[in-house]
Amino acid sequence: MPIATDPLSRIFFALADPTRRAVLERLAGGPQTVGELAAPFAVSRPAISQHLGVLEDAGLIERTRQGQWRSCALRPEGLDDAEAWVAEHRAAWQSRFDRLDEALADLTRGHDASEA
Amino acid sequence: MPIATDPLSRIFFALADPTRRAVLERLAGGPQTVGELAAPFAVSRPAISQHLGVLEDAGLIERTRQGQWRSCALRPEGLDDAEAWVAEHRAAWQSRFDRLDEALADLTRGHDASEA
DNA sequence: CCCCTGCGTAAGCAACTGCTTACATAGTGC
DNA sequence: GCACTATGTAAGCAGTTGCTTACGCAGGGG
Repeated sequence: MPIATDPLSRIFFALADPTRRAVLERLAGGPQTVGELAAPFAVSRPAISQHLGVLEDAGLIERTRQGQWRSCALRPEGLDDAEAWVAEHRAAWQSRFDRLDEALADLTRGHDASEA
Repeated sequence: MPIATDPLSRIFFALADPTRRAVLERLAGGPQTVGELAAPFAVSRPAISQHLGVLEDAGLIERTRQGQWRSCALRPEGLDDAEAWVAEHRAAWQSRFDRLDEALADLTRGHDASEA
């Protein structure tokens, strides 16, 4: 991905990494500091910090100073665009296939299914 | 992304590109050949072929031989995992703010096993 | 048979990712 | 002020992406 300028691309790109999704799932339990967040992962803190940068850039989380620590919290509406795109297209694809099924049913009623 | 072995990562990665999403949206109108698919894009046909490879690897499309041409068609269930993940987490994130009040109330009352 | 079309694939290249280790910066407490 | 903690940032490296051009292979038609 040559630097995604498109918000939707940034969101999907942020989600296309198991570590980043795991971070989001941990954050679903409540805000955490970067250190708490990084602890269970096998990678270094700077690596997590960079992942958080990607997630923040995608609008999926927010980082706010809290004294010496930095609290990371989910931004639920950050997922709205992604859900809208996926839901819309999945529904469209499926309805198309429903129509296709009907068309095929019509065709098979007219044609005979005598293939091998 | 160091070669995503995780299906969900492959799906999100495939969606994290405007060209690939545009291909999917074109395919929503019905199956097309690779040449038809590549025509409206500014990139070369091999580039589209590679994008199709990514989409196929993610399980989002299917390519089938049809004589001299290759028909590309959507695989609607390919989007199921992505929609499930996004919908589940978006709902969880949002309901979290609602449940937070109840959880706090429960805690202050003491743990009450009043769930079904 | 030969040639043309449609498409995938290999090679090569610039750009990006993701990780690491250093270092810089901000806040806390003595 | 000084040290310590928590975190972001820079530099460097291996691996991947995405594009290109060139080529290979299958199918259709003379």
